[in-house]
This record gives sequence, C-alpha cells and structure tokens, in this order.
Amino acid sequence: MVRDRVRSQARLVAAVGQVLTEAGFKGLGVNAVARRADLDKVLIYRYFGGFDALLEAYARSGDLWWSVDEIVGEHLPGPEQDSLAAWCVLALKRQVAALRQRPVTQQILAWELVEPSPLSRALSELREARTRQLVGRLVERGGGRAHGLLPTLHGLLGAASLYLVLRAHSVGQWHGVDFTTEAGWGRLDGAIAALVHAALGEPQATPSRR
Amino acid sequence: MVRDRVRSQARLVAAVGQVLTEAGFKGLGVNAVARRADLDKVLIYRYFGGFDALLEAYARSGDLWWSVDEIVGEHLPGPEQDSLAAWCVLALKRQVAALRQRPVTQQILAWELVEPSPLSRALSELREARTRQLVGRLVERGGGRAHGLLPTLHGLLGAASLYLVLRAHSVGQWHGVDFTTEAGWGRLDGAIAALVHAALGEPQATPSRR
DNA sequence: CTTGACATTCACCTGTCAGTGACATAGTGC
DNA sequence: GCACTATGTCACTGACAGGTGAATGTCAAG
Repeated sequence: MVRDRVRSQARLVAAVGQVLTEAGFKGLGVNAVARRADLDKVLIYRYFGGFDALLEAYARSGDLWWSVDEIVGEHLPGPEQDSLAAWCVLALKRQVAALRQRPVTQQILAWELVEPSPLSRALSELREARTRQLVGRLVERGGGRAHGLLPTLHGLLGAASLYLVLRAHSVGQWHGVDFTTEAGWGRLDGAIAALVHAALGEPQATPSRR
Repeated sequence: MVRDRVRSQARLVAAVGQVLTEAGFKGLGVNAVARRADLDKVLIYRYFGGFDALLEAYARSGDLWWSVDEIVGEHLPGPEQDSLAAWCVLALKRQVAALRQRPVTQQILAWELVEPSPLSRALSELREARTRQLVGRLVERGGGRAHGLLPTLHGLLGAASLYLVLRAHSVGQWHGVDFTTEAGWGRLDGAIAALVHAALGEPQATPSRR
C-alpha cells in the first residue's frame, strides 16, 4: 500500500477522464471512477468533499476546450492572407478538428443536453469567453474589415458542425451524408467553405460545392 | 379492477410519452412507465415482450416527426411566392417551431447522442425520408429552379437550429444569445433569413441582420 | 520503541433497477 | 354451479448505485 495523498488525488482526477472516454457520461459515477483508479471511493469524499467537486477538479485540470491560437494561430499560406472568408473557413474547419480529437469534450457536450453537470458549466464558461476572443481575432486577421454576417455565420455554422461531430458516434447519418467516413467530413468542409464564401460575397478560390 | 387488455396496452404506450416529457430519457425505465400507467410492470413483458418492444410501439404510435405539409404546406403570401430563398427560410423557421412543440422528440434527439435506442432508430428513419421529400418540395415551390447550395444550406442550418433547440432547455446560451427568451428565437430567425438570402444570392425583402 | 496522525480499506446501509415465479381475481363457455 | 383462460397483483431475487462509520495499515516524530 503506497501512502501518497497527492498521487491518489491525481489518480482519481485522471480516472474521471478515463471513465468518460471508455464508458461515457452514462457510466460515470463514484464507483466506476474509484474502480478505475484502483482506490476506494471513500477517498473521493475525503479528498474532494464529494463527486461534484471531483468533477470540478477534473474540469480545471483538463484540456477541455481549445485556445484561440489553436484555431487561428498561424498565418494562412498563399494570396488569401487577408480574406475574411478564408479565415472564417479555416477557423470553422479547425474547430471541427479540435473537437473531434477531444472525446471527453464531446461526451460532456452531449450529456449537457440531457442534464447539466458541474463539468458542463465549467465548459460553458470557457467556450463563451474563447468564442468572443475568436470572433474578434477573425476580424483582425481578415484585414480589420468587419462584416455584419460574420458572427451569425460563425455562430450558426459552428453550432451545425458541433452537432454533426456529436452525432457521428451514435447515428452518423445526416441528410444522406455519412459522417463515419473521412469522405463525409470532407463534404462538411466543402459545404462550410461554399456557404461562407457565398454569404460573405467573396468568390471562392477553389470552388467545392457539395 | 378493470380487465381490458387493449386499454392497458394503450395506457402503457401513453405512459412512455408522459415519462419522457416529465422526467426525460434519464428517468425512462420499466418501473417508471408502469408506475405512471398505474399498472404492474409485468404487463410490459407479457403484452410487449420487453421494454424495447414497448418503445417501438410508442414510436409507431406517436407524432414524433412532422410531415412535409406541416413545413411547406400552405402558399406563401405576397410577391415572394416563387422565391427559393423565401421558401427555404420559411421551411427552416417552421422546422424550428415544429421541433420546439415536440418535447418528446427533443428528448429522444438529445439522448441519441449519448446512447442510441429503438426510439432514436425509428426517428432517424422518419427524419431521413421526410428530409428528402422536403428538399424536393422546396425546389418545386421555388419555381423549379434548383440551386447547388440548397441542400447544403438546408442541411447545415437545419443542424444548427436543431442543436440550438436541444440546448435551450439545459444551457440556453450560445454565442451571447439567450435562447430561453422569445427574443433569442427571433434573432435565430433573423440570422437564418440573412444567411439564406446572402448565400442564395437573392436580396432580402425585409433585411434583418442580427 | 511508542505514539499518534493520516492514508487506505472493509463492511454495511438504503434505495432503485430489470426481470421472474406464484398467486388472486374477473369474465366466459359449458 | 363449474372449470378454464386471461388479466392483473404481489413478493421476491440479484445487481448496482451513492453514501457512511469503523477498522486496518503505514509512516514519522518524539
């Protein structure tokens, strides 16, 4: 028996993420987390004060949402450096990629539609704050030319792609497109690009309607 | 004690819907349904063969998804009768309204992101079939002039608004807009209209950017 | 070595879940 | 009235959930 409080705390926090990826929110509970951490569940109450507090500790520890730099960090190659539409398309594509490689975040987002939890509350705050930053940054990157439709576009297409990512695990089909294959995601990228360019009134460099 | 098999079956099927609206999918189970129907749970096994079969019976009985006529049934008033964009906007708005007044459908759609069930499978089939009809009808209504972006637009904006309806119960905030108020839904309608008209290249009759 | 604090485990409580077997009762044909 | 069938009720099992009190083991200070 190793006696190390901080190590046990860390193992419990890590076990939350492991249970979420393996069993989803449905299988998340005191017993499952303790079992996964190979520790007794009573430690959750002693060290954190309860299960919700453990979830909050996990939310603080994890890389649940992406930074603005992860989305619009690098410069765009080629002649479109100042195109607002090109930046917007890039941002939306990268947000899809960022979400797809965060299975835990997907689980939380899916579960918050059924029942909000401390995890989803923490995630909401992060998301709203970083989205504001991101839209501001997009305007900068696009040469400072604001466009009335930009927040609308980003908000609606962001919601659409987020939903499609969440669906991919369970159902996978949406309007005839199969999102269990990479080809399906390619069609989503194409659709986003076509729509953004049409809406912002900039002709598309490489037209790719779906 | 009333002894009437068909009546008891009907009460069990109805209880599924009642439990779903009152407690959501999380509270749906053999015990809850039987309690709500004021019958013994053993009847679920006797009459339907199991809980999943009861869910399938409920799916067949209920008005889970809307008909195409409910969305594009009547003629549009005014001079925009043949505008594809106007029809598309109307369809999207009515789909939001149709979903908002179907709490059970919302529960099923939220739950299928966590774990598919017989109910979500039945719903998926309905949805995919009727969506195909709907897009076809839209093209007719819009004067037969197909537009390459129409399926894309309808698919993405449909996904976005569906997701926002599902969020409204639990979180309510999206990109600064509050979807617990009617004003928030008005902004969604405006955003959809602005985007559709911009994307389809038809000037908007009453401009209403968000 | 002794003592005491603390990390950790064990055993148990209560409640809910899905599912089943045995029993009670009502209506029907005879 | 009698027997049979179908409807409905009751009581139970085993599994698992969240949560808690007491006991066990380990380490370090004295």
